[in-house]
Amino acid sequence: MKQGDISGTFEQYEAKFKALADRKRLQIMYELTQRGKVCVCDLAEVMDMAQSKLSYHLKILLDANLIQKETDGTWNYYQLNETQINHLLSEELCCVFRSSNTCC
Amino acid sequence: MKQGDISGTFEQYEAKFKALADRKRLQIMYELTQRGKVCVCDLAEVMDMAQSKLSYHLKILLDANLIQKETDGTWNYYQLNETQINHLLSEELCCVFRSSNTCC
DNA sequence: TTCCAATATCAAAAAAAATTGATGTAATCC
DNA sequence: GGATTACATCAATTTTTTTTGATATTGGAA
Repeated sequence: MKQGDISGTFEQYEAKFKALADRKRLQIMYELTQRGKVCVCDLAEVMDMAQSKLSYHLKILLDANLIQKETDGTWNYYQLNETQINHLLSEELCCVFRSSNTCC
Repeated sequence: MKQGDISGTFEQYEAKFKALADRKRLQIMYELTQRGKVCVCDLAEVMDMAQSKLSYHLKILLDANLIQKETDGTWNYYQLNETQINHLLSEELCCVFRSSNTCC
């Protein structure tokens, strides 16, 4: 990797790790792992979190490309972006954040 | 994994991802990857960073157990904690943060 | 000893991120 | 059409993190 490229790499990963650097967001990820595709209202209930707060955290994960959003009418469904997660995290960690894991 | 355990897991990873969630600290990790064992004064020069600031960031990485410290007289040497990093990050990412990588 | 170099730590200030409650928007139901 | 539901966004506040400059500590050199 060329020196000129590397600092852009740091910025890119900074955003992803920032998104992961919060226990609430990690729990959101975990719930998505367990439940697959979930709408915001269900997630708000599971997380016991105010709706605007949840939206805020979901946006951070979405902007980091760690989760994906799908709209159906009034409902917004979120799910993991497994490809990104697998590229970022170890297989061990994917035991926590990957539903179709083979490592444990 | 039992439900009772999982929230402690989130807190534990939160600390590690927080430590990685900063481009300066990612660059420190990268320099350690490239250089192996480095003393603070060399690192301060490479990073072009004030000494107290560097110490602050090194402490965060150290507390997260992502790097290790070794004292020799007045000098403190830091190096990656490769085991931890390999347990945390994907092999692809270890191309950036692991010197003895086999994946690229 | 005394001085200096290497590093950590501290307190204050600045910057960034999170929380809260309110408001906006769009789709659905009656 | 009007009410309602699901969700995003905004502005103000609070909390957390980072930066900065100063001071403290420790070990080696003169």
